[in-house]
This record gives sequence, structure tokens and C-alpha cells, in this order.
Amino acid sequence: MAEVTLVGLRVVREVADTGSFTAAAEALGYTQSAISRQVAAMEAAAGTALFERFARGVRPTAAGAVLAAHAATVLGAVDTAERDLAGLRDRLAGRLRLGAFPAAGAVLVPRALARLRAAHPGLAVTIEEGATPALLSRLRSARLDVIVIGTGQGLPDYDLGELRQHPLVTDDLRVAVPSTHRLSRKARVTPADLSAETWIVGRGARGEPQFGAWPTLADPRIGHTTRSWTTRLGMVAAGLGVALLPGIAADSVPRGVTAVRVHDPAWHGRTATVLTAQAPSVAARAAVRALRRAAAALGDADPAAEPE
Amino acid sequence: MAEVTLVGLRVVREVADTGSFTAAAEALGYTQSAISRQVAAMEAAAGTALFERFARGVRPTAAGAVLAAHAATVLGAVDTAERDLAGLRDRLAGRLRLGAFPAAGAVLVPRALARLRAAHPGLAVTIEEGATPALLSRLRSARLDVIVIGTGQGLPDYDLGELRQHPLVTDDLRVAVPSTHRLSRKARVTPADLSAETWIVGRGARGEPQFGAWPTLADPRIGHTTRSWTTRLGMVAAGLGVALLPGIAADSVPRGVTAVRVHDPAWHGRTATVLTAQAPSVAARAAVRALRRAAAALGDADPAAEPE
DNA sequence: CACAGGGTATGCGAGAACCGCATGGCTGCT
DNA sequence: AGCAGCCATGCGGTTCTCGCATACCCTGTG
Repeated sequence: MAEVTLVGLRVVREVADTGSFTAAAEALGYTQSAISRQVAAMEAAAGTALFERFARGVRPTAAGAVLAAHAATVLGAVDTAERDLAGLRDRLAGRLRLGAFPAAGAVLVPRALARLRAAHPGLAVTIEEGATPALLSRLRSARLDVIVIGTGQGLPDYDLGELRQHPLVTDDLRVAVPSTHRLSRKARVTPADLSAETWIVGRGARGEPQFGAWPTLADPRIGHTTRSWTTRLGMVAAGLGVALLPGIAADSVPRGVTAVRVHDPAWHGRTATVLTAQAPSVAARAAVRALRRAAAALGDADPAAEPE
Repeated sequence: MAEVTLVGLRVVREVADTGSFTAAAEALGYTQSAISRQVAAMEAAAGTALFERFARGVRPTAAGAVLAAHAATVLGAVDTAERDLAGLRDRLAGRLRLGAFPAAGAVLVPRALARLRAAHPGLAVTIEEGATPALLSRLRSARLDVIVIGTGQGLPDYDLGELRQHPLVTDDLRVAVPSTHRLSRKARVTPADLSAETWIVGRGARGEPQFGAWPTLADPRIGHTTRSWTTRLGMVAAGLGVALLPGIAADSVPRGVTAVRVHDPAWHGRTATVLTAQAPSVAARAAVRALRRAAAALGDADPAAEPE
């Protein structure tokens, strides 16, 4: 027993419009033979003739005209469904887990999150801060979908095998100084300006990147050592010393702290790198794009095209 | 590239309602395996997941919920189309050509026509009166679809081979008398009452049924012979004589004519028979039904069931 | 922990459906 | 009569559908 099908309805509608199997075949990309059979199948399903056959074309019966009209309604509803689905498809849903080292977690990642939220309100994003080895481990075991780490001069060479790298930004390393400091009013300082300063440096677990003094200073004076990124900046604000500051976090310095650029020809910079699984999900890809855009908005984006 | 199908939409809707492939399979008469594949096909067509899979069943994604809602709309429109077509199918269109001998054409056939018109307004019915040999010939050459003839005592035995008989009515033969006649006031007369009467008989082409005097009268007095049925009744009204009258035409006598029943144990009656081609069309079958109902309403219907 | 039960995904294969190519039949025109 | 236009249908190659069987995962129970 034949059944009404969407293909059959498309054929009935087209034949009713054109009054010819041959014309409908051409319009729909079939042969006349296939159209004749589809009409026959719809006639079997309808239990009555849908078209009167003449030597030159066909004319719909009352039943044929009724079905063609209904076909337009049905096919319109299918189109609406498909359009709605396409709209939804372009909006992601589900979960995305992002991991980043603290400096990236200060400004870059929150801004990327805002972008993701605007474009995909149904996407649930979680952000974790952590040290690079921990982030790598969690990415590899699929407990994170995207991570942001720092790579380059002065940092360890991590094994990034089996992961996909998405270069993000060439970092502009700066110095955080007290806003009352003599250097805070300079647009740019030199290593010599920094040589007499007291440095507040970071301390963490073994293998973690260390925020020391300015990298090219021969013998910097270390005044304080603390683990907490937040504490370090608090100390700067209190006038206890100066500290290194990644450019991507420059916008997040607290009140009483000023970020100063350093002119040092001996310094080659660092890169903040986004890492995903080799075959990143659609959501992960969207996150990478959001991160790149946020970095560009920070004015330090590396314009390298991302391979897709 | 998978396409949205009506089967697929039914599956998506059922799975969204039941939250389980297995339950949907049972409800729709498929196996779980077929349901899984239909869902996969709809997901391919939609370009996104429609259901989240859990150990105990599934849950629609946002896209799945959207598509299930649209599926209800689409399938509802298809149901409406099918219902409308079924309604149309039960209403016939096209042409139907009916032939009948004059007595049947007087009341029976017009009443059947009224019934057909009410049930099938789109059916174009034409009625032709004629003598039985002519009607048979036209039926056999498919120039008529249904004919009504008289058969039985006193009438020729026609060759009805290759035609399909639909017995209709045992005729109640009457006598048409002038309304001023002494017999017009009797509920029922006898052959003896009729023996002295002047008869107005019919005359037609060779082989045609003849309307003579009362069939069982030994030596009736023929006063007038005329071919026209209408003229014959007119003569009765004018008091020129009496004439035979089939019961099925009793309701059509003109003013000034009264139909009187005759009590005659020697008279076995006649049958009005409907004839069609061996494989009658749907319209022809509808006409036969209408004729039988009209005859029943005339009170003289033979209750024999029509073989279908 | 082991096992049973519930539930989805997928390989394999048999049967059904689809539809292009080729051809037949009918009608209308010249 | 011949020809063109157009629908119907036989034949066969390809694709689709879906049941059966099996694999895998998760959850609950003893």
C-alpha cells in the first residue's frame, strides 16, 4: 500500500503547477518516467486519480487540486522546520570546559567567554585556572576542552604531542609598578631603569613557569617571593616592589598598580598558545575563535591564520 | 545526504514523547534498530544531534524538541490532506449515462437521479429514454453506463449475456383510467371489470415491448394504438379508453388519470431490471444503488441483496 | 565485586524501492 | 501517411530499509 511521501507531494505540486510530467521532471531533476511513477504512487495512496491525462499534458482532477494545495502547506511546514533547525545549528549548546594559566584567566579568557555567551547562549562554559602541567594533563584526559598556556623564552618546553596548537598571541611582557613610583609616569622604560628595583617574584610547584625579575637583568634584587598572583600585585600596590606582568593581563591590574612597557632589544617575548584535542569539537573551535578575537581586541593579537 | 522524511518525523515525534527508542519502536511497529537508524538519519538531515543518549533512554536536545514540535505540525497537515482526499473519494465526479424505458423514466429514474445528485454533486448524469433493444445496444457499446429495462411475463427474452444484471423491482402492473371513470373510485378492480373496456395500446419498432391490453384478457377491445407514452396517457385523460400502467410509473400519471390496481391471480408480474457492464464503474455502482433506493421508496422494491 | 537487566549502536544480509534507459501507444498536426 | 509531443511501462542496476544478532555501556542489586 503506497504512502504519501514528501517527494511525492513535491511532484504532485510541480505537475499541478506545470501541467506536464515532462516539465515537472525537468524542474525537479528527474526523468519523465520517474515522475510518472511518483504520480502513480500518490494516486495509489490517495485511492483516486489525481490527474487527467491528455495528449498534450495533464490536468489535475478535483482530488489532484486538493492534494496540490495541501502539498504546499505540508512542504511549507517542512521548510519552516528546516529553517528553524538551521538557525539552531548555528547556535551551539552543550558544555565547554576551558582552562587557562592565571594571567590569561585575568582578562583574555573572561572576554572570550563574554563573546561565546553572546553568540551561543545555550552553551554552558566553565573556566578553570591552573598551572600548565595540570592543564595539559586535564586536556589529554578530556576533562578540559580548550586550554590557554604560555610558551616561549624562559619557559619550559612542554610535550604538546597529540594536541592541536592554535597560536594566539605574542606576549608583550610588562612591569607592574606602584602608581606612585617614579617609573609609573614613563611610557616605556629600559632594563637599566629596572636594575635597582626590588622584585616581587612568584613561586609555585616544580615545573611551573616562574615569574622572576626582568628576564635579561644580570643580578636582580629579589625582595619578596609569593605564590599567589593576586598577592604579588597587592604587594606592588603597597609599594613593596615591582613585578613582571604579561601584556594580556595588563588590563586587569588593580588600583594602585601601573603597567609599564619595557624597551629591551634582548627580549624576544613569549606566546600564549591555545591547545585543543587533535579533533576539536565545534564548541571548542568556537572557543578558539572567541579567544583569538578577544586577544585581537586587546591589541596584541598575532594575525596568523588558523588552519582549519 | 539524508533528507527529512515523513517516517523520520513520525519517529522523532514518538521518541521525543516516549523518551525511549525501544518504546517508540513498539508504538510504531518497528524494531529498536530501525528506530535508531531513523533517528540517525534525521540527525544527519538536521546537521545536529536531536537526542542526548543516557543509559536509561534519551532526552531531546533543543534541536530535537524543535523538530518534534514541527513534526506535529507537518504530520497534522498530512492527516488533513488525507482526510480531505478520503472525503473527495467518497464523492464521485465525472460522467454517468443512464438509459431507461419510458415507464422507468417517468418516476423511478428521476428520483434515483435526485439521490445521485445529492450524494455526488460533481457527477454529471445524463438520461436517455429508449426501447429496450436500443438501450441494450448502447450499453454494450459503452455509450450508456446503466440501463433500466423491463423483463418477465409477456416480454421478449433478450440476450443479456456479457452484461451484469441487478434485479430491481417486481413490477406492480396497474391500469390507467380516466378520473371520471366508474372504475376510478375502486381501490382494486378485477379482469372482469376490465373486459368491456376500450384499450389504448402502444405501438413501436419491431421487437419492442408492447403495452397491450391487460395481459390475461382473452379478447380485449383495442380502441386506439399510439406510439407515444405521453399521448397514450393523454388519451386516457380524455376519456378515450384505458391503458396499462407499470407501478413504477404510477406516481407520474397526469391530471385526469387515475391508476387503479388490479387483482388478478393469473398475472405473475414483471421485473424492472438494471443492467451494467460486467465490471461496472464506481459511478455505475452508485447509480444502481440509487435506483434500488428509489424503487424501495416507491414501495415496490424487491429486497434481494445485490451481489458485490 | 559480579551479575542481570535495560537500552542504544552497528555489522550483515535479504528484500523492497527507486529510477534511468529504452520502447510502446495515443493524439494532434502538417 | 509521417512526425513530434507526451505519458506508461518493462528491464535491470543501484540504493535504501530494516530485522536479526551482537557489542557495549550504565545502573541497580545481592
